[in-house]
Amino acid sequence: MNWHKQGNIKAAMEELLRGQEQATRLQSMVKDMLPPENPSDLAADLLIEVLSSFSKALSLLELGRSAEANSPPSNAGVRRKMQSPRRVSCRRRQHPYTCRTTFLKATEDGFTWRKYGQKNIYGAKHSRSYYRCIHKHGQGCQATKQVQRTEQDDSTFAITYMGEHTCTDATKPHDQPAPHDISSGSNTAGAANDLRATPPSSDLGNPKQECKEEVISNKSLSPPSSSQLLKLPELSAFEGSSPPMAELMEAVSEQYCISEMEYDPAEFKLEDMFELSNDAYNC
DNA sequence: GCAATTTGACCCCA
DNA sequence: TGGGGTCAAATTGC
Repeated sequence: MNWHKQGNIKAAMEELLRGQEQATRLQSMVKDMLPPENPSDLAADLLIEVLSSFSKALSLLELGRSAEANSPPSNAGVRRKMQSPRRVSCRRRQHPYTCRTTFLKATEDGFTWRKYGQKNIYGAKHSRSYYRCIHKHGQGCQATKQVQRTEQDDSTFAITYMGEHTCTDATKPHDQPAPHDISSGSNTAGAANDLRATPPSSDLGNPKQECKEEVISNKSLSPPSSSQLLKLPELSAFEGSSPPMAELMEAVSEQYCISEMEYDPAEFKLEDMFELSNDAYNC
């Protein structure tokens, strides 16, 4: 394994995590600025795209690391086609429930779960645990979740929620915030640091399975640098806005810039990433 | 003794 | 055909 390459990937993933957190905060601020009667706005839509890009990049890096870490040693300079990747965090069996992946430092989310299985995942460093809501039988709650440690950080869990809680969990805190959902933009900076998470409240009748992915990092927001900023045309619309907004926009831009600088496409097998993307997000 | 967890087996599906 | 998801018996802990 090329430890130097792995180190670059890990550093890039950490930067992406920071960037996503900052973008999430920015999304919350944008939402607050929009008039309630017309919540749709180009900036808000763009932020959804930004967050989606962060999620996809992180997952692709995760897959890339997994494949790299588990590939047998090969001669230097010999390019080997990556093994066909398995889907990550998306159940294979068809059901109408939504699925949503979060990356958290803890698995606590305010609900009571019962573990019903654990599997060693092919090519994964850590096994995956399967939980269902403790009220599955009593109240017919169909919510389940899968928990797996991420490979780049053993203290971070990739938690995939499937289905939604239909139960009235007595242990659930009353002041539980709305689910952190990048598609709804309902989260706030406080919610981003809140480890509790709930499945989204929609799409039960939609037979097409959805996968949303979010990354919540507990790491603090680092001060943005004014150098090396990738100035996106759409983001320039925020110039002249309140200082926190401008600061966040710079921070988000920086994450994009770092992401580009950290990777040598030839080193990271960019074509493999595109191959992976077709499979990993076809859910 | 009960509840939660573990783990091997089975089923589903790409 | 094989990996992922689920089931259920066995095991463990309180």
